[in-house]
Amino acid sequence: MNNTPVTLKFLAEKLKMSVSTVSKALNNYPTINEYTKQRVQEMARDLHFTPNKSAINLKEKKSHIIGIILPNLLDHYFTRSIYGVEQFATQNGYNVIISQSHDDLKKEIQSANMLLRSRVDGLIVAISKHTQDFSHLDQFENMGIPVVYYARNPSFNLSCHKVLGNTFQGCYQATKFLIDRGHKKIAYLGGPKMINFTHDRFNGYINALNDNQVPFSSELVAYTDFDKENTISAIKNLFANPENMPTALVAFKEPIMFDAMKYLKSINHPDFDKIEYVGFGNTSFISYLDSPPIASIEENPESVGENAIKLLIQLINKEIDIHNYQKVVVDCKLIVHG
Amino acid sequence: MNNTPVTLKFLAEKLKMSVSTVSKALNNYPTINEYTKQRVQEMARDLHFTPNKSAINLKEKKSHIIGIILPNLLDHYFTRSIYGVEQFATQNGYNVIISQSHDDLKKEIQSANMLLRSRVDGLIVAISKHTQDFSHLDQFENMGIPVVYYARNPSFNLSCHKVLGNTFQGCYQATKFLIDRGHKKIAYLGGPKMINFTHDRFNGYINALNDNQVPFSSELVAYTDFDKENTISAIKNLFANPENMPTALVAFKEPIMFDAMKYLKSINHPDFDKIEYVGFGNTSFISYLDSPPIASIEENPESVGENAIKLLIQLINKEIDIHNYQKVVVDCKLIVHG
DNA sequence: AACAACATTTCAAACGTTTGAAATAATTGC
DNA sequence: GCAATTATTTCAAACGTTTGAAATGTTGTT
Repeated sequence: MNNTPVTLKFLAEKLKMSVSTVSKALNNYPTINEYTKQRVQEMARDLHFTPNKSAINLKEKKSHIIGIILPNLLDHYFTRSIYGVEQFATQNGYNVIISQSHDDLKKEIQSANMLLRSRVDGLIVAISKHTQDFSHLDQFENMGIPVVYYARNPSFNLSCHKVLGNTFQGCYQATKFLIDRGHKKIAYLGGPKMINFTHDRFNGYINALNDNQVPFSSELVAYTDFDKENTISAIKNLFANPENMPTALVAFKEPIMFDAMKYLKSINHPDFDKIEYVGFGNTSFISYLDSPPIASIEENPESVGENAIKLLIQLINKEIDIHNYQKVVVDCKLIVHG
Repeated sequence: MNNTPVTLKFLAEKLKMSVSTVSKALNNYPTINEYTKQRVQEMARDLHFTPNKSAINLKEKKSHIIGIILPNLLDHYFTRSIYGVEQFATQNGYNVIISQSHDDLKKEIQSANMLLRSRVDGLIVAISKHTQDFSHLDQFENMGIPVVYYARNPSFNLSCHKVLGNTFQGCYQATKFLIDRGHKKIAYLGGPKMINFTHDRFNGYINALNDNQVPFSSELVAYTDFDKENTISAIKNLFANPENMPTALVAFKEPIMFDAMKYLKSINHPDFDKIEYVGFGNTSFISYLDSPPIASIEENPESVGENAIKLLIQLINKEIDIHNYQKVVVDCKLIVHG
């Protein structure tokens, strides 16, 4: 209803005092008289004064905004990670702008430019599958805006801050768990080869085998690009040799594991019920499955997000020098079901 | 690396012209000489000039930001709805700030105040379960900032813009579908009674029964507050009377339906396999279930989000008067599985 | 009564942009 | 060659806030 916006100037006129007194009164300056403060604050409340962020941002040369670029909000890993970010950001007076790249480099570049224009105070980014050139993200550091890479490893970009899940350890632990349960033929179903995590996890797998004197067989390793057809042909390969049948499976991701399980069941694989499955993810739906996996690798995305925002805020506050590149690793936890 | 920020002033000094020429050149004013424009734009590119949004926002009295308040990013309904919002917002030059209320009124109020300070140009909100007082949201309209309520019906707030799923129609259609498949004893498992949708869906259910001459029995209706224990006791009630056994079930939400199914299976209910289930949601996970529901009610959250942002932008542009309250209803679609 | 000491308020510039009005420069017609 | 046009550039104020310096007001001391 009000047509004149309630600004400091407006309050000052009403109260017959100067704009600076009003400003200082609202910001609780010690040089302002107590009674004056009271009068100002009361008037501000009554007139629903809301400070204009754009003006403050301009003056302070801060936007109090943190940008997040991530592939996708349909993936629970990312939405869970945001939970950690948002909470800590809000506590520290920051707003969060989330932008989805949909794993498309063009959209990622667009998002980056848009956030740059918004003069975010810092950026948290999970790069798209196709990001190999980082110039759109390097712009930020060139302007002194800190960037924390998280969730996905930007292995092509050597000098940067990273917060990553300890995917090696997660896969090692899962494999070890299956070995301890007596398995000797443990298959590994990996993700797309272009994702670094695929190799890190494979290394966890193979190190666990080696450390526990379980022989490695290349027949027990296959990769999928997440496409269902592709997953099924991978699983066919894993179960191709009757002499070398897996009794357990470690999968890159629970959804592809479910596809694998569904396929094995659909062909009435004789050992379907005896095979033990472990995958990355810890989906809440697991409890509704008739033959649930024996365990899940919980990646603690909230913690990854929380560590990313904590590091970013330290960088913004210059508690850590922007060129003193940090790497934070968040361990996985094996969740045994049942 | 640059310590002096690249501003219009900086460019102007480099080019030995006035700030306004630079500004107008970059904004492609017709009064500016072509050659000048070229020189300015080139210099801007070379020096990586990025206009300062805070300054523009202050001048234009617009933030180019749209706020979204929603309960939760872990619920696929909401993340899917954001997909629709983000895309259209970006196309129209708006950024989106998402804030989660976690279904907590206090957090919702906090979020609202934060977005008000940020001077969002418009607000899209899915209210928390406990929102009955709307003063924190009414502030926006009082300042001339349009608000669109979506996804959750703010029935206590009569004069407002709404975009809602046609939950009545969805439930009617599901019930009708089951009737057409020959069911006479169709149970309805509702959500928390404080949510309006619970009643709308119930009305859809009962209207479908009436319109098709299927007798209604109150024994076949129960409610749950989403808590697992609570769901199980509801389902026990539904299946309590051996004289009046349901042969089909319409559920408020797929997750509670899964809980119900799991329970029935766990007690080895004799008719478990014969019962036909339909719930709201269309979870992708369904395909991994051994006994999947016969159909799902797809609520088209992307479309709900898209309609909300479209309406909001029309309101922002004053193509629709802010007090000419609109109601948009998005139909559900029954997805038959298998 | 004069002045130091302190309390309180106001001034004025700055942040980076936009934009109508005014000023200046270039071109045309005669 | 000079006024009249037209093209182009610059001026100056504004958006709403913050903040150090300057100005003003109030006490207390002698």
